[in-house]
Amino acid sequence: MSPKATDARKGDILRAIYDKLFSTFGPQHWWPAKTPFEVCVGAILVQNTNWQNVTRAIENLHREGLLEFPFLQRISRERMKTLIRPAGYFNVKATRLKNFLDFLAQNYEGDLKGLSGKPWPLARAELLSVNGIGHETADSILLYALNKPVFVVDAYTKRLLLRHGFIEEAQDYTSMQKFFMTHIHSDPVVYNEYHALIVQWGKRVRYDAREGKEYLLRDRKYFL
DNA sequence: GACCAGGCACATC
DNA sequence: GATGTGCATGGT
Repeated sequence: MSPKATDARKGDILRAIYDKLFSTFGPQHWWPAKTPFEVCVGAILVQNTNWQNVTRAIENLHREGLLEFPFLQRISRERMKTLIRPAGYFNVKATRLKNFLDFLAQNYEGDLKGLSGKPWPLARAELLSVNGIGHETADSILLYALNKPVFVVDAYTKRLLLRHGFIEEAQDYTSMQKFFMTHIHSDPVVYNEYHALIVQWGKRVRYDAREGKEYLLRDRKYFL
C-alpha cells in the first residue's frame, strides 16, 4: 500500500480484509469460554502460550469446580500452580491470577458486573493497574468478558498491519489499536470477530515472498 | 533438538 | 526511552 493512501482508502482495505477473512474462516464464536469470569482467567493464562495448553489448565479448574470467583479466590497459591501448570509460566501466572482476584475482591466484591458498570476507559485503567495485566489482557477482558467496544491488538495484528503496508515499522500497542478503532466503526460484535479472525489468519496463512502473496496452509491456495 | 505459541514486568544501559 | 531477559508447558 502506498504510504499516501488516504484514510478512507485504508478503512476500505481494512473492511475488505475483514470480509475476506470472514468468508474464508467463518464466524469464530469467541471467546471460547462459558462465563465472563472464565474469559478473565483464560485471558491471563493464555499470555504468550498456545490456547490448547490453556484449555488443559481450564479443564483442571473446571473439574475441581473452581471456575467461579469465590472458590478460586480461596485456594492456595500452591494448588493454583498445580492446576494451571499445563498453561506454562505457572509461577508467574499464579501470581497474576491472584492479583486479579484480589483486585476484584477489594474493589467489586468479586463481581465483574461492578467493573462492567464503569465507563470502559476507566475500567481499562483499573485493569492495567493490576500487576500482570497488560494492554492485551486488559482489552481481552473488556471486549470478550464485558462486551466493551475495544479492539484487541496482538502479535498477529501487528504482523498483519506490517504485511499489508498499513504501517512501515512496528508501532506501540496504543497506536495500532487506534488504527483499527478509527477505521472500523465502534461495535463490540465486529471487534470481537475481527480479532478472532486475525488470530485464524496468523495460524492458517503464510507468506510466499517470491510471489509476494499469502497462501492458506490447508491447500496452498493463494489468499489476500 | 530447535522453534513456536492469542505477554508482561523488570533490569540495565 | 530503547533494548534485553526470565518465565515453562506441550505440539510440530
